[in-house]
Amino acid sequence: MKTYERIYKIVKKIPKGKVATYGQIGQMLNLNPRVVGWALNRLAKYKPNTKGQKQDNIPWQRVINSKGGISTNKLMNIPLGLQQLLLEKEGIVFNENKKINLRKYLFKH
DNA sequence: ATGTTGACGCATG
DNA sequence: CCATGCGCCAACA
Repeated sequence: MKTYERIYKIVKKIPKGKVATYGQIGQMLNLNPRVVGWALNRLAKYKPNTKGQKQDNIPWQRVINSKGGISTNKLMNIPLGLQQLLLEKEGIVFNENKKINLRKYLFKH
């Protein structure tokens, strides 16, 4: 099983209304956080997907950085503000600095 | 086989 | 608070 598949598997377990950080997921799988970011980036980049593996229904928006902020806003792939919008639709509240309260929303496994 | 690329995180100034 | 710097490592080309 590819590493990115193991990452997707964990991401799918994050409940609606909760989030996980790249570092947190990395810790669960004993991977560098960058690899987690790489795997999610892969979703947007290789959308049609190599090998017909199922990579739909992956709630990528529920993964944020360790400061409680959004890391996708400078990417060409993803529309500006999309991730925050998706999270807000799940009931997550952002403060005036575009950060969320990790104490409140962090997914504990 | 080899070089490059990040949706990171932490330390430091 | 902001800005760099760099270690990290799977996948890709």
